[in-house]
Amino acid sequence: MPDLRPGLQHLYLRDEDLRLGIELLFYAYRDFTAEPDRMLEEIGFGRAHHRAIYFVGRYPGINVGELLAILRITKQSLSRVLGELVRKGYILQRQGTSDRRQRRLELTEQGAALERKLSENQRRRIAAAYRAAGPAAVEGFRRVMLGLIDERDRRKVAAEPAKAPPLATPRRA
Amino acid sequence: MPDLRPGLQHLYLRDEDLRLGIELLFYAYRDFTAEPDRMLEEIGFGRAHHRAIYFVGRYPGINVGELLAILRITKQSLSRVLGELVRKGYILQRQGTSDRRQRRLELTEQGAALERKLSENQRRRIAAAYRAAGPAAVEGFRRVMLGLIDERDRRKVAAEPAKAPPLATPRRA
DNA sequence: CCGAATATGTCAGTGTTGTTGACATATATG
DNA sequence: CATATATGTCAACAACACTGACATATTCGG
Repeated sequence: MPDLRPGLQHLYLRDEDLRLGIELLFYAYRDFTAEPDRMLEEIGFGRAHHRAIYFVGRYPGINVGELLAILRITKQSLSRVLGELVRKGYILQRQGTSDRRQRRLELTEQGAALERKLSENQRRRIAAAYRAAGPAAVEGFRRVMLGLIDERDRRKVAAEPAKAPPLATPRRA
Repeated sequence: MPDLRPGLQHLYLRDEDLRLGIELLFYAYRDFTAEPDRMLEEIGFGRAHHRAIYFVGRYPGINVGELLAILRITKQSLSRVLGELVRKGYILQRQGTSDRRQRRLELTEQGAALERKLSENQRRRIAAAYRAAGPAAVEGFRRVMLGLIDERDRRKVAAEPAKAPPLATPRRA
């Protein structure tokens, strides 16, 4: 059922255009994760460890609830992975200062090193794709990808890290 | 280690640009798969079933080896999922004509209906993102995404379905 | 201050999806 | 005919998700 809301832009979208979008996401994600997965396997970790390490590195001092909101998994799932990372010395937990129920997470030096190693591969792949496609394509890529993300997360993802206040918890009713 | 091959395009890539690329892929894939996953759960299937149904619908008559090459999983993993789909009447297997060792796969009417239902959600999401971003952005999106895919699969993904000879012997015109 | 809500953690059980390794059958091919 | 290929199957295992129940510490509102 083609969603042809006539008030909006009319961009003629063939079924093949949409199908290609689906497949691009499948193949790109498949290949984007393959190499880090292989590295992780060598040290007995999996993709879930990578995600946790990545986002703790991205938002130092993030608390557990915020990390759960990003990953969209249950606390029991995260707990297993996070516990392992803490026990093996990749992540530190410190009690929050303003709210002492919170555990603020950060990478140890070892954790930061692993994060760099894993992400380096992905950065290289992205850099190569960006260079091959050119700056205008990169801008288009961003616009489309943002449009694929749930509306409630778009702002957060698009925000520059400097501008992004580390996810401060606006506690509401 | 910034991959600054000086002979290529120089597109100034900040660390944030690459980081954003990583995150766009994570968030977009997370949200792109969430709704189909919920639907699949209701009928006792998972994402792996979706993938199999999708690609069998995409390449009617595809054989097992070709499907394995796309999914990049082991035959034992595929076998479990495929067997279930066959037993429950979503996929048909027919012996190949030119090579009778092969099992050519296709969707039953029930399988095609499920495929449409699952993909409709993803098509809608892609269509919305494409419309919001505009045609130029869509072209950029494609270029970057293709660049992220392993070189050996780029041609196949980019090929129009009409132009794409269904991977092997086009038994079905 | 007290009770409710919140942030986090843990135990136990379950399901999907991936893996490896070994082995079986049918068919194709040189 | 011997070997390679396409597929299937059995068994064991691991990663990572889930639900449900319960525990503890802390914050917050009335």
